[in-house]
Amino acid sequence: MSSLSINLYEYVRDAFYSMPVFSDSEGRFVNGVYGALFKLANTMQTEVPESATLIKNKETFESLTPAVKEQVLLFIDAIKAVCGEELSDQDEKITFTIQNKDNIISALKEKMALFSPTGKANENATFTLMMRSTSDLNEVEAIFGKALEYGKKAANNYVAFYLMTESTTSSKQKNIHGLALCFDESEGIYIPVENFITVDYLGKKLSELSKQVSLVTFDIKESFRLFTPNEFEKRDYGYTGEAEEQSDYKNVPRCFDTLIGAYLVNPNKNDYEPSDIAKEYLGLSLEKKSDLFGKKSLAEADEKTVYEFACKSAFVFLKSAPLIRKNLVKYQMEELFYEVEMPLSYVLFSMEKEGIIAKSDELKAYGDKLQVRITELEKKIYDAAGCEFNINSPKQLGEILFERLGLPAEKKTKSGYSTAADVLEKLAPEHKIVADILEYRGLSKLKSTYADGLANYIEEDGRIHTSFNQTITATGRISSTEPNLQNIPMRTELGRLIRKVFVPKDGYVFADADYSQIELRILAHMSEDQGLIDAYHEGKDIHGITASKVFHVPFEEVTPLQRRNAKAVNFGIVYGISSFGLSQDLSISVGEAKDYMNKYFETYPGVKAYQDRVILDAKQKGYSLTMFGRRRPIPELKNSNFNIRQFGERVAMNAPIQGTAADIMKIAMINVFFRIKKENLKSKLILQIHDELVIETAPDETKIVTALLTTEMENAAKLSVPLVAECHIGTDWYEAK
DNA sequence: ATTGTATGCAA
DNA sequence: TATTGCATACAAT
Repeated sequence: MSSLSINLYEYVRDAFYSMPVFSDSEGRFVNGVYGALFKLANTMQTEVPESATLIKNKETFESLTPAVKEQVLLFIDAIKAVCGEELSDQDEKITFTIQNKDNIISALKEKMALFSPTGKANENATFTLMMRSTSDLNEVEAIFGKALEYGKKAANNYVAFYLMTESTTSSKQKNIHGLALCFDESEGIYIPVENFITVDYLGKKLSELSKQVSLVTFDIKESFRLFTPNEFEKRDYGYTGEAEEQSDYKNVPRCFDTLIGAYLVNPNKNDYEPSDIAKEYLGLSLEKKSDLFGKKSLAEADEKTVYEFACKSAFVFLKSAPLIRKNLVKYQMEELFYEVEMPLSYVLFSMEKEGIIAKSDELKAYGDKLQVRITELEKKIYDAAGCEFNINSPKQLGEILFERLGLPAEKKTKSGYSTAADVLEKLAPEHKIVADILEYRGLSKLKSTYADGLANYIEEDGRIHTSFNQTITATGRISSTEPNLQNIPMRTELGRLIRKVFVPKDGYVFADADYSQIELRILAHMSEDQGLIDAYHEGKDIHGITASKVFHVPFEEVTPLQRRNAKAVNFGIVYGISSFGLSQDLSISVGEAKDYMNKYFETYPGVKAYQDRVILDAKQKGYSLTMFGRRRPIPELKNSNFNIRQFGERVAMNAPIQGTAADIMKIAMINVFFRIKKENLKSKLILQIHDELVIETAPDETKIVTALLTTEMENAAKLSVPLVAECHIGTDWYEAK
């Protein structure tokens, strides 16, 4: 008779400190649990005990850090799940008998997999799924019939599909190779596009299904090319905060995107590929599409490999959707998911499809104009340097400036001298070459990224179709790629001219509306600071009012410098200010910056209280929340590194504000889009730039669109301060903004 | 070819 | 040593 005796708390603690730190999707550290389970499984394998005792010492428990305490509890839960009825949990100890050692060890290993950083423990898990491919029309019809029968029985009887696509060499649009369906957990069916099975046919079948069935997929924005789901087809109303009958996702079939769901559950991750979802939610290892096919076209690839991959993917969506949804319910994010993110996905699809005209000849002319000056500057710079070199290379430039010309260096980067703009600006009085380099930099940025860069994205229809990504940012904002139309120059006149190449179609105009200081208004609302709220009700220039209050001067006597400083502090507050950061921004000393901040907090004490409150709250809960329930875990707050914890605090201050602004804009977009649809307007929503919306407006609709846009933006949320949007009309983006 | 670094554009 | 992003060029691998 051998018995295993373990000091429970030390056991987990030692495991925690004996290996690198890693955390799970919810930001909890789990290396302690993982290590403890690992040790236990190993011990059992070598020692063959017949029973085990885990001793609880209260004093030891109290001495643990919260993160380790949390892991102790997770560990106990895991052991309980493994041992079931053979375990007894008492005040001072946990005991269990070991009947079948092998069973327990394999159960421990399964638990370990849940906390594993690599998923390695899962490598033996396999798909138990029948998979086949068919292009027989009668059979395909029968399969869609069965899917319908199954799916319409209940709103949570999901039917999953996976669109097998591949990039084409010519256009941005992907080729559709086929569709995998999975609704019976034991079988997946792949339907390649061929003969009678056309893309249109598949779209029609999906469209029919969506009327009675909850469809599940991944990255649904791509699927909107094939079909418009029933819930958007005739929709003529905007966001509904309350579960009205028409928006009751609990009882009517709705599409579910596992990508968007997984993002909402944890927006901090970098990858949400099907393989990541398979691993995280199901403990299954699914190949990555790129690993499986690489550069091979699907036509060249092995047929079985293709349909098995597609079927497995659909299976993963089918099985993970209820788990993802359970998390959304747990976090009270179901409404955000169904009423904001899913409809938004459709809005974004429409915006991408519409695109925006960019005049390629004007872009070319603009680039040529820049090139003339760039060439001049190159000559001057080479002359001053005494040799030719690559000005775009920080390495070469650093050598020229700090070695050849002997300018005073601030060694700043990993690989050598910093030649960043703020460094060069300080150097400008030292040598005339510096100003030319700065000008060169500015111009070559405009030429390469904007003049030449944008021209490459103009498609056959003369328009640029950006991609709006809904699952990138940790705060809930949207991002734009290929090209990024959210960072078109604005601040300098020369850069701003680029906006003249963006024009509406013949006879149309742009209506461009942006929120006035939405983040600061949200801060006023969320902090409930009476001074800030009153300032906004006065309706005057907020930075001026702030300057007046902070510097104790009448509003009319605020100097431009005072206003500029107040504005910088206002911005800093939104970002989660540090005195160093503010001092950098204003080029003042840290002491002066601290002084400004103290004065600001005296003026708006509610803001300080709010910041302390959200930091404490995030530390306790481990995450931050927006007004609409968007969640961002902040594991940085528990990091042992001071700087990382400080970063966590700034994130805790910023995320609720930036995230709420994102929520409100998303609601506004849905409301604007479906109002346009309801009123049968020809005008189209085409761009979003965080706090700005652009509508390509039909000539006879200018008035109604302006009103609609402003109204919907201003009424997207009710705050304790007015939400103001300003709308401008123009015949190009330069003029409209 | 792919990846990391430095830089700079926007809200 | 201020929040969130993306594109570019260079240069190392």
